[in-house]
Amino acid sequence: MPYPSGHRDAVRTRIVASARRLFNRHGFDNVSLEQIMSGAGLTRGGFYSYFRSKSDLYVEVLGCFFTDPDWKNVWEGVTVDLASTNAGQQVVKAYLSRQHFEDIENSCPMVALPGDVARGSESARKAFETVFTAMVDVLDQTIAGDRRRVKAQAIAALCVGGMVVARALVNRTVADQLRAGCIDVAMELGGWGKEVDLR
Amino acid sequence: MPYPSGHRDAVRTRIVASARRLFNRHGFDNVSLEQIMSGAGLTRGGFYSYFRSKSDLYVEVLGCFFTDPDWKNVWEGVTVDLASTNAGQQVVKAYLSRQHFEDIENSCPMVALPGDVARGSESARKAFETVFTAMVDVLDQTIAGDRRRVKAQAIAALCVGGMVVARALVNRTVADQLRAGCIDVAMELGGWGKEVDLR
DNA sequence: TGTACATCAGTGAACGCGCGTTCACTGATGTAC
DNA sequence: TGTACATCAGTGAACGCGCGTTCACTGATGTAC
Repeated sequence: MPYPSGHRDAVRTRIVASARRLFNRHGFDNVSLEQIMSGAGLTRGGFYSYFRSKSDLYVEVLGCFFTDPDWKNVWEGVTVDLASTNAGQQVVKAYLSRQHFEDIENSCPMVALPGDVARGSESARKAFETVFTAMVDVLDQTIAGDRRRVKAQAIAALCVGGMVVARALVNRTVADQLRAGCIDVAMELGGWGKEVDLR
Repeated sequence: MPYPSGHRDAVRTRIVASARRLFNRHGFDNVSLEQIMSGAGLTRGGFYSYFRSKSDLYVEVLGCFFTDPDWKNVWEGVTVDLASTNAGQQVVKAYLSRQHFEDIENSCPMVALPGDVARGSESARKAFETVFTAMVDVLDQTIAGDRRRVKAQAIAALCVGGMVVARALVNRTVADQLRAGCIDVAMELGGWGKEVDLR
C-alpha cells in the first residue's frame, strides 16, 4: 500500500477542521468545497474520495463538539474539566465567556449554526441533539436541589440563547451585559452561588 | 397617475409577507427572488422597482416582528395583550407555545434566522437588536422584584434559546419537555408563579 | 359618454457568475526483486 | 543497493444548473378632451 498508513486519516481530519472553521464563520451555504479543500491544503477534486457529499461533511462537523472526553482548553485561556465537581458552573462560564463570543471559528455549532440545522436533514438534527444532550448531562450532574433535569435543560437553553442573541446584536455593550446577566441567572438556577470562583 | 393610489404599497406589503414566510422556512440563501415574487403573485423582473437588493428586503423582513403595537393573535389561537399587567408571562407562554414551535412561516426571526443575522450586515443586526430590545422592554415592565432588567434579558434569552434548540432537535418529546421546562423556569425568574393562568 | 394618450407597473429573456459534482489523468509513494 | 512496477492520493478541466441583477419592452390604467 503506497502512502504511509494513517495518512488518509490525517488528511480527513484536516478537511473536517477546515470545514468546521469555515462553516462556523460563514454558514453552510456560503462555504464552497473549493474553500474547504484549500483550507486543508488540497484542491477541489479530491473531496469526493473522502466524503459522499457536502451535507455528509456537515453532519460530521456538527458532531465533533462537546462529545470529546478531553474537553479542555476549548477556547484561548478557557479551561473546563468535565470530571470536576464544579463542571456545571465551569461549562456555563466558559460557554458564555468573551472568548467563546469572539472565537467564531471554534464556536459551538449550536450557537453558530442552529438555523441551518433546524432546516437541515434528520441526521444533522440528530448530531445537534447529541451535542445538546451531552451539555445537559454535564450540567445535570453538578446541579444542587430538585428538578435537576429541568433546570439543566433550561440552563443549557439559556447558554445557547444568550450567546446566539449576543452574536446577533450590533451594540457590544448590550451583548456584554447580556452574557454577564445570563451567567448570573444560570448560577442562581444551578444553586451554585456567585461567590464560587474558578481559575 | 395611473393605477389606483395605494396599489404600490399593497404590492410591496405582499412581497414582504411572501419573503417573510420563505426566509423563515428556508433561510436567506435558500430562497430565490423568483420564489419570493411568485409568492406575491408577480414575476421576477419587477422586484427591483420595489427594493434595491435582496439584502435590503431581508433587513425589512427582520424588522416587522414584535414592533407592531397591535401585537395580537400572532399565532393560531395564541393571543397576547402587550398592555395587560400580565404581558410578561403572556409573551413567554406565547413565545414558547406549541403554536410558535410549529408555525415556522410566522416564526419570530430571532428563532428562525439568528445565524444568518450574526453573519449579516450591520443593518440586519440593528433590526435584530430592535426586536430583542422590544421583547426585553415588555418583559421588564411586568417583572416583580429587583434586578428587573437583567432578569428580563435572561428570560428573553431563555425564550429564544429554548425555541431555537427545540426546533433543531430530532426527538419531539425532548423538544416538548424543553419548552415546558423553559416556561416553568421563566415563570420563576419573573416572579410570576405557575398558578397564574391566562386564557 | 367615448376616445386618444401619457404613465408606469409588471414581464421575461439575457447576462455573468459561482457552485456541487464528475472524471480522465498525473505523479508520488512503498514494495518486490 | 538500485530499479521497475502497481497502487492510489490528489489534480484540474468540464458539465449542468440556478441564482441575483439588468433592461428593452408590453399592456393595463386613470386622465384630458
